[in-house]
Amino acid sequence: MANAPRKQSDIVHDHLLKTVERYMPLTLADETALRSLKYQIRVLEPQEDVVSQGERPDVSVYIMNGALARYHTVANGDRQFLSLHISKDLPDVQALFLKIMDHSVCALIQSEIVVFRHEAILPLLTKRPNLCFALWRITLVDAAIFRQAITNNSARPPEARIAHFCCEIFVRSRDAGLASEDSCGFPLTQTQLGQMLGVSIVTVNRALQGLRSKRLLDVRDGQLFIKNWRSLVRLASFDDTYLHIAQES
Amino acid sequence: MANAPRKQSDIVHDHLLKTVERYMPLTLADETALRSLKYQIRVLEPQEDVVSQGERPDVSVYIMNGALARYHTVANGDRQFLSLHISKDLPDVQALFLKIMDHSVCALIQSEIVVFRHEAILPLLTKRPNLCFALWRITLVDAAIFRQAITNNSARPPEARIAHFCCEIFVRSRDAGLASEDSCGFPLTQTQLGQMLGVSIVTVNRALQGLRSKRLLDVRDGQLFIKNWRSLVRLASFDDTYLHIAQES
DNA sequence: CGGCACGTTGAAGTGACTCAATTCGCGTGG
DNA sequence: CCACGCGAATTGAGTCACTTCAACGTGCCG
Repeated sequence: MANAPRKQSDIVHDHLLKTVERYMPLTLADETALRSLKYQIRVLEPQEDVVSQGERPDVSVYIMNGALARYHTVANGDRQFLSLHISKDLPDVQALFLKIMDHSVCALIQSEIVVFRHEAILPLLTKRPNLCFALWRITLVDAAIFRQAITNNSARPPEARIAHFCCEIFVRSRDAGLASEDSCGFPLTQTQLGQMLGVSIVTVNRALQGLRSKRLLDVRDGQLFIKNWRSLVRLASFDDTYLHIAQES
Repeated sequence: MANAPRKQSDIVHDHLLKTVERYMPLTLADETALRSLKYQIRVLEPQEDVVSQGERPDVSVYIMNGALARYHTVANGDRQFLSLHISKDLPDVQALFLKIMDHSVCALIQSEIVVFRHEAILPLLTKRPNLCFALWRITLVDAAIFRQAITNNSARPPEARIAHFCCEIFVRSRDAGLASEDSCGFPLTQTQLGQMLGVSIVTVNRALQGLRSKRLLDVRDGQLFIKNWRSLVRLASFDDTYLHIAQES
């Protein structure tokens, strides 16, 4: 590879392309098309919404750096987090064909995102079916993750529930090239973890202590440390099939 | 309209078209393309799987008549139901781009389904972006329903949870033209309702009695009867936005 | 008539919740 | 430099809703 200087635009598109190709291989023509996409960069402060429940969505975002989460606001004003999105995720394709947001998306920590307008994306998809299929597939994998969340929050006791969630975050981080051998970022407070998994903060705290004392994992300073992957996976009955990660060949 | 006799094939396609157009308007060319789709009809007995976890999906199905459900099989062998699909639903587009099923789909009652092979669908979508978008949108609305299930199963007490689920089924049935003024089909036993909502059968039974005694709803003989929609909606904090049903104009 | 699936009921145990207080780390301002 | 406030994590205690276990009724079908 020549070390030619590249415009920032190229770098953003490089990252985006790599992400999309984690889901489906693209042709050169697809890549060229994707590279023509205009975008805007935004920096989000913690707690800042990207889009809010009730609004009409007109953009999709790519996370350069940081972490976003999707959430419902429930009757008493509390939040129910629905999914966590880390760097290199494209969380918001979900809303591409929806006229009104049924949930909000906010930043959990300071995040740098790339914003694409729907009206810029749609013509590309019309012309390039393969690109269309790739983005579609991203939303289908998201849906598989939603399904797993239903099962996790409905059928597993707190400790296994947290363990399962941590397994998912670790595997997804690794797939995105964001994890070390045995650790990855973990941008949730215990309170938020409770709002994600449908348990009280007290239960989260005690379950985490249980997992710590069993030497399965540790969470501190915004990092998740895996101590015993094998046992963790067993406790959580974690099976990464639902993440539909392409096999290395 | 002339009352000309029509082939069965036309009737199946008529229904399918109507369903797709509930999600997005189609052009005449799209309709023609969709009508060219070859299919097979299958009758499923209760409990019979259409596709099973671990298999490679190669078909999508349209429900002519009956009810299917998506489920995970969890560690102890129990089922966690993920979503319920009624007549006129196209539940299985979810798997169109997935190489392996992360869940199973079974019939809850005897059902008549139409089966389309993926290899027959994909060429159409390549040629007709608009049709592609329509099917994509179906999967996005499914995803919105999954999200709501996360919140429902994680953040609402049993009675409200059941109420919310019933509200959804009623509104979806009505949108599909399957409901009367105040009732619709309800193809779940109490046991299955528990497996759907993540509560024990005893709790389901007592919560249903509570809803009955408050004259909000009644469930019997596979039918759901709405007694007091207004109060039911309030108890469930039900807001149908997430179903993304097109507004009548 | 017997078997079976589904619904219903009672009773007991417990795990998760709420309430409440304490600790810790950190940044701010007196 | 220390007092203070704040968010987050931690701990203890009491309550109660949901679970499990178990029994029984009911309707349907072979």
